[in-house]
Amino acid sequence: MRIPTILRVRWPLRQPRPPRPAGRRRPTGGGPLSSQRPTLADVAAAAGVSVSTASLAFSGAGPIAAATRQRVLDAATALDYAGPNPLGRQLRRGRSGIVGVVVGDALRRSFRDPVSVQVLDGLVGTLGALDLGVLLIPNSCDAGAPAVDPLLESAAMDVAVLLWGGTTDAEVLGALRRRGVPTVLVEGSRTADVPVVGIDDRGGMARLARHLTDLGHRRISVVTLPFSRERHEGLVDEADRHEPAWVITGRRLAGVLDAGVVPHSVWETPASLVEHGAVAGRALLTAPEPPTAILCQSDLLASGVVLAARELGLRVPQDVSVAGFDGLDLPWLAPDVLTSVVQPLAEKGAAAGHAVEALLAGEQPANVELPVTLRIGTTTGPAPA
Amino acid sequence: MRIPTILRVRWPLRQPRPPRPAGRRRPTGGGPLSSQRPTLADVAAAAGVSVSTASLAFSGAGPIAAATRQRVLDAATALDYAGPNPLGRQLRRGRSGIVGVVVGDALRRSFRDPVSVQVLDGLVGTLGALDLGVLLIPNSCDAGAPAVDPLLESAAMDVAVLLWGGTTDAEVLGALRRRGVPTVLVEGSRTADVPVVGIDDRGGMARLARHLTDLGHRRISVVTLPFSRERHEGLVDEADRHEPAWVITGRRLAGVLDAGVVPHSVWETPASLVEHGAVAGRALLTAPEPPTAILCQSDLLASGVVLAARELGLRVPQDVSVAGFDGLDLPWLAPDVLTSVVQPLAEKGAAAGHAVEALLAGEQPANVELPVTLRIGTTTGPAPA
DNA sequence: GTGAAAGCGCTAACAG
DNA sequence: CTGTTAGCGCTTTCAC
Repeated sequence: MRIPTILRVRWPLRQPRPPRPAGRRRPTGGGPLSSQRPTLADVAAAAGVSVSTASLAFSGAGPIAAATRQRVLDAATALDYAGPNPLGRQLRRGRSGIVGVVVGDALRRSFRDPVSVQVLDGLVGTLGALDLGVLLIPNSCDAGAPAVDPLLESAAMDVAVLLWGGTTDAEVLGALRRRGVPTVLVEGSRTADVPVVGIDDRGGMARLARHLTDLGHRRISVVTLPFSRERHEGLVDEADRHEPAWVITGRRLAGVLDAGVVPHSVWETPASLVEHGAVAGRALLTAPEPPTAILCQSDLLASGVVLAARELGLRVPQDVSVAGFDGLDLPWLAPDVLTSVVQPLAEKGAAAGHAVEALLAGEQPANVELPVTLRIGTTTGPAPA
Repeated sequence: MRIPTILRVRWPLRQPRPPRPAGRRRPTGGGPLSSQRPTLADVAAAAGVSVSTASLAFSGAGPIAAATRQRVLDAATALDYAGPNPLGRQLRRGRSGIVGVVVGDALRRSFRDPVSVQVLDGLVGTLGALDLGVLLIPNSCDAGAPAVDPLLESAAMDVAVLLWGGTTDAEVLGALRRRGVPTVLVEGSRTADVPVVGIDDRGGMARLARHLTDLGHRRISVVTLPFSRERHEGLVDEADRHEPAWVITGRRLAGVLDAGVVPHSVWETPASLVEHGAVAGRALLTAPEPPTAILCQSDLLASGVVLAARELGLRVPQDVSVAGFDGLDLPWLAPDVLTSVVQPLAEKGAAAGHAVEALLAGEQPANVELPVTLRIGTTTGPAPA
């Protein structure tokens, strides 16, 4: 008999049952009389089969007569059994089906950046097809952040993906290794002994820089992503330009140098956000000897610079050229299209997903470096005479 | 003796051990000789205490002598034991420590919207403090979407939070109820018998509409969020304006009517994105008899309308007033500030988090309706003569 | 094709 | 304060 929903506990939390009356389970026959949810054993009993057979009926992983299977499924419906308890399954299988995704910054900041979002989207899509769930693990990269997140230490996960690693890799990777959780790094240091998925930052930036020198620019300033957890905002002294703690920042800066460009000035931002780009733009363009071109390490920063330029009454690209990195669609810049290095964001997430798959299969995935392409938009032009 | 890392399997996946040689565990003493990770029993044995004592040493949930505790911890370090296996703990406790967050749309689309991101941020912050992790469950709201996500059916979670429910609530809520997973709805229909966290959409929109009529506007058009999973883009016939499947759309539309405003025209967008707002703006402002004010159901849509107006050479607010809803910071509109209804996004997430907490404590949380405030910016002004 | 048995790794009574 | 005991709910050999 089906017990009317209204009579059952509204939201029965799955809690350990109180010790059973007398060693044995409740007498067979008769549905769940307590507010407890039924188990596979209950269903098996109701269907008159063994637990192992009932298990097969749900997993389909083994030979079972269609009729038996149906009998089990019917019993399940009658008992309001919604399928095997994932906790039992997970313990038995030794796998949680969970991939921990460490987002390298406060969510609020990370997800304001379409770059992270698109990568995450590609990742979730790939993992979803493998029946893997994504557990969000925030990991503040700010200075004075409170060590690693507790989730990292104790949440169930089969694999971890570290997004935008760079400055805090050491602690996070250490915790994961200690736990024996295989890890994929997205855009981290390639020297770590974990598989890394990344793009050709350096080559892309070099091509972009060359594009500007080809246009005759000689006074080129660079607006960078954060150098370190300190997240300074402002000009970077020549002495401090080497070896930013954040890997991407370093690689994209190196690309500029590869093209033979010695930056007119370098401006560090605390985060890849439009407003920080605007601040940078205002500062650089109102300096005594302003640059004729500004090379930004992200599109969001670049669009801030473009807005600042417009605000100052400067024409882009006639008075100043601006270029970014990422290849985002920036509707609010319309009708302008930002000159940028386009990186395949969703593919990056998908590649990370495939690395996860390989790790789960016990393989050691190779590092991946995805290619980037140069997109010449309307925001760069010949250097003003 | 500590076994050098290099000699151990690089990334030992936690897999069910092969059946032990002879009923008993491997002989006590001597570290883990196989590539298997040590268990609490191993640590207990090494420390010369019982498993339960060892458990206490880690959980701290019970009386234990400091010396014993230290001995256990030392043994753990020696064995490279990183703490209790979450899978075992979860099964035993009957709790996973996981909150499933169903994002009511493709991630890519959802997270391009700062609104979702800020709510999620508030939620994650609150749940993190409770030692709960967030499992992302994508739930495409598009027409012809592939039923409910498998994760919803079978992932381990103690509670679920449904973000932006509205059109697909029925299936999702049904699946969750069947599984006995308590659920919190953010911005869903208040008729569901689950706790709902929301804002005063309707009242806020009414105030905004009144602000416009006070300024003398009589031809007011409305740009709306999607009406249904079909996600049309274009004008909505008068006959079709009632009862959108999406609850928020309906409530915000009702607010306009509450203020006594009969929309000059209503334009439906497929998603809350700048580009859709721009499309709407172009269409409405180039129509034969354009509105003097455009009321948008989100700030992203409103900013698209502002951009379209500027593009058409119209001055905002002299030629046309534009208002939004959400109260976002939109740096690219600077120096303009959008007139908008400000909703407390992070608080909304936090409120959802508290509802989760209550549910886990076995309580039935009350519905929450957070207040909104009107922000008069620079994008609305007197109706043109 | 089906059933019996053996745990996965852990925690929480309860007894000492 | 510590040890004993009894499972949480499930999957997976292995016999039959």
